[in-house]
Amino acid sequence: MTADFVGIGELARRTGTKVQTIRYYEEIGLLPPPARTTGNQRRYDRAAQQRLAFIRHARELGFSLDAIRTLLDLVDHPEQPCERADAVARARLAEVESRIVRLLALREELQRMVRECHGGRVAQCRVIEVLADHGRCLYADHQAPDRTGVRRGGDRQWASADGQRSAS
Amino acid sequence: MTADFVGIGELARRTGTKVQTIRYYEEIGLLPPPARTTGNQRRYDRAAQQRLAFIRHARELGFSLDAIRTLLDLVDHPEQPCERADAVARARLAEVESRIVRLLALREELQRMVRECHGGRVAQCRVIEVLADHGRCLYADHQAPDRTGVRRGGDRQWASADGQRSAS
DNA sequence: TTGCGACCTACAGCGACTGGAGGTTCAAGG
DNA sequence: CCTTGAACCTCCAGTCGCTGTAGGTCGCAA
Repeated sequence: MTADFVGIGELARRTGTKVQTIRYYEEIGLLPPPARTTGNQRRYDRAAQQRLAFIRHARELGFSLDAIRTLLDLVDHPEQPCERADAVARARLAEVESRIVRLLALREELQRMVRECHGGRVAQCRVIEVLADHGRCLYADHQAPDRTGVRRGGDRQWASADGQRSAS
Repeated sequence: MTADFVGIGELARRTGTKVQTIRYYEEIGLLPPPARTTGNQRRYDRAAQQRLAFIRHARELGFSLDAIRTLLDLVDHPEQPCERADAVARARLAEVESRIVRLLALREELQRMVRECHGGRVAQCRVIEVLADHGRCLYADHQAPDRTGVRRGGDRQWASADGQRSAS
């Protein structure tokens, strides 16, 4: 039987959150300030545990803390219509879909880079050439706004003058 | 005919970078310090323009600045074998592939949320229920390490006590 | 009572920028 | 030649979502 009032460490273990993260959520108002022992240590009840589980789950699904704040407001006022929760989820879905499209194109590009590198010198390395030249890129999502003055040859004469820059 | 020595603003426009970002890249040593006018303003040559284009392209493909630093070192020393560039690209590819897998699962989850929200009250909203309960989640990547003491019903009694928390 | 791990607050730092304040320079028009 | 205003300069603070550290306190078992 697990106790219902637990310390922050136990809560962290149960929800897979770091202790500092829990305190951080409290600080920014996502978690209400919990009860304290006489020695000023936090004690969390089951409601807090479930609220934190909600937050972690939403975070893992990629919701921003701001979106989660909106969602938690809705949780706290369950008589409203759920359009806002729906809107938050839909926005997130759109975001995820566009990321998937971008990542698929990116994967193509990287696969091509790796496929074409035949283990020679850097001077012939396609990885670097592809990165150097927008024109060879399959990934259409990031066209340079103005390509004027940018040659599309395989030259890499634009490395820094001495070839020895090691600003660290 | 575009001039070959341009100010930072023109460079920004040509590469789709913000002016501050260019200065930041210089500060952290990704771009070498450019020539200056007598009045201390930066003037960039074509090499700098191409180097910045390389950086931006790599960033858009999701490389970290650290990975880009490695790549630029290779660009500056083209006599080495290209194994390191290849390794950077391969690592990135693996990363992208795992992100795609995660995002596809996540999309499923969000689509299900949205599909099941029938525009009622928040009290019946599936978006919130799914977020509240790990057990209903298809997205296997984030199993809670310990579900003891977490009921799996549709109850949402764990909202904060007063229902009025508006810490902002 | 002692010991030690869990806890407390406060603050600094990460990556990769972005924005603003407050001052200087450049280039075009009059 | 002088004025104007956009572009530039440096320095610094803030963003997001944490994470880590320092230096001190508490809880609990032996």
